[in-house]
Amino acid sequence: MNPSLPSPAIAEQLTRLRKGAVEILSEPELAARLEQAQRQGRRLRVKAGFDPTAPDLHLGHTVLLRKLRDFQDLGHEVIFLIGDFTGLIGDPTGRSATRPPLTREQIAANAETYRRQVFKLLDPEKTRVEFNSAWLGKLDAYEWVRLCAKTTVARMLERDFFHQRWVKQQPISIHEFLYPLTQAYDSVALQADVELGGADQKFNLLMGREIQQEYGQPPQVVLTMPLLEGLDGVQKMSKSLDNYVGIAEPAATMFGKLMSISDELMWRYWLLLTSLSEAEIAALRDAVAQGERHPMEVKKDLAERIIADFHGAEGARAARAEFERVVQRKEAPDGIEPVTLTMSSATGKIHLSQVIAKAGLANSRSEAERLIQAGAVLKNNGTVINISEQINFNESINIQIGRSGKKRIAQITVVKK
RNA sequence: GGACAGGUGGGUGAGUGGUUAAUACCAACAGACUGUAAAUCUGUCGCCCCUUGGGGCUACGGAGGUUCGAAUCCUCCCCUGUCCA
Repeated sequence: MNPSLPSPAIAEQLTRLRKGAVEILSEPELAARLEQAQRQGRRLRVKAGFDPTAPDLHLGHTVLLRKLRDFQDLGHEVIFLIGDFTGLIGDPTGRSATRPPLTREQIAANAETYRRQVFKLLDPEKTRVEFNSAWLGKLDAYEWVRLCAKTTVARMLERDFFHQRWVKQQPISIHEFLYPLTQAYDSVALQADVELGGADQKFNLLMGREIQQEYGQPPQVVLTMPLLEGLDGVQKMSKSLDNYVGIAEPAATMFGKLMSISDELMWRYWLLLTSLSEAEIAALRDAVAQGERHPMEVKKDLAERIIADFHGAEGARAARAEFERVVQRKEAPDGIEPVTLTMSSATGKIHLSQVIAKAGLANSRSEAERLIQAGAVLKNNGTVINISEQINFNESINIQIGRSGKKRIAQITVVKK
């Protein structure tokens, strides 16, 4: 028996850890660490960093969290690192507005939000939350310079993100070079065995390996996960692109969003957002290809499964039932909050476009008028409303925006001011 | 410190005195089609007021100015990049 080969148990662990990953640098090193941990009865320290400015997590973030959970299930310790250091400084990079520094209170509040959301997937018993200001804030100027001396500008410019801006003659601030270094230093401070990150983080993660060695530590194993495509199936999931599913969103909303993804994208989600093994997913895919299963049904299973992680099995089942009833059978949803608006008018009547805007069903009256003219607005019994239609005071009306696709529905009564 | 180039609507990017609420593309929204898919086709895409056809206001880095009229010309300022020191 060759001692350099992973033992069967380790091989099994690797299969699980490899699922969905883009890269493991390097896999033999990971195998060695797993084996060593097993032998010494020690938990590996698995680090992942998170931005303190955006505490609202979406499914894209959960790809990484799930992988962290895999490590926990294998007995290891996760270090959930909140990168508050840069947040405390404020980031003048990019965008139009300079980001103002966050206060300690804001960061604490964001951290709390994280905690609430993150422990739906992570095991609190095996998670340590850390803030990098704890050690970065204590570095003095000498140590900073020493840290900077451990890498070069050319090395920094290798990073695609910097390289492109360099070539396109776009601004790069000096402090941006500090981010990879601080992130690397975090690994030193934590003596990380493994660091996880998105594929876009590869450079920073590798920097961690180099800097750790400079400080006399064994280099961490790097594991990158893909950036999850958003609902559009092309760009990465992000809040600013509005192609995301937030994990704190109501189950019904999540269900609707998940059902709108393409059939092709669905397989990515199966891979990255569920605990099914690659073999199981392949079997499912086969069944669809053979026509044994309808893709829509498989997609509903997917949505229900994902949602169960955040709303429980019962909540997910209810969301599915609601979807089937409201969307597929086009029955009225329950729980429409009746809205009462207070408005004034000289004539005693109000144009519906005005009501729609006021009720928040459209962003402005102009937009409401456009929607009406597009034939997208229905009233009570499902008839299309007309641009000149008005409503009387104290009259109640049902307004539905959108016929196929997403709908916005409200029951409105207007009261005279 | 000097020379040059540039800053336009959510994004890219035309326009260089009036026909420009501003070409085009992307995104977004709506309609048709559907499995609330995807793809495709069509329409819309600053705000407000009267309403199925109009009216007003605000907008092209910022502030002034020239003009009947400016995103377009002039002055000053701010920001970004390139080259020189």
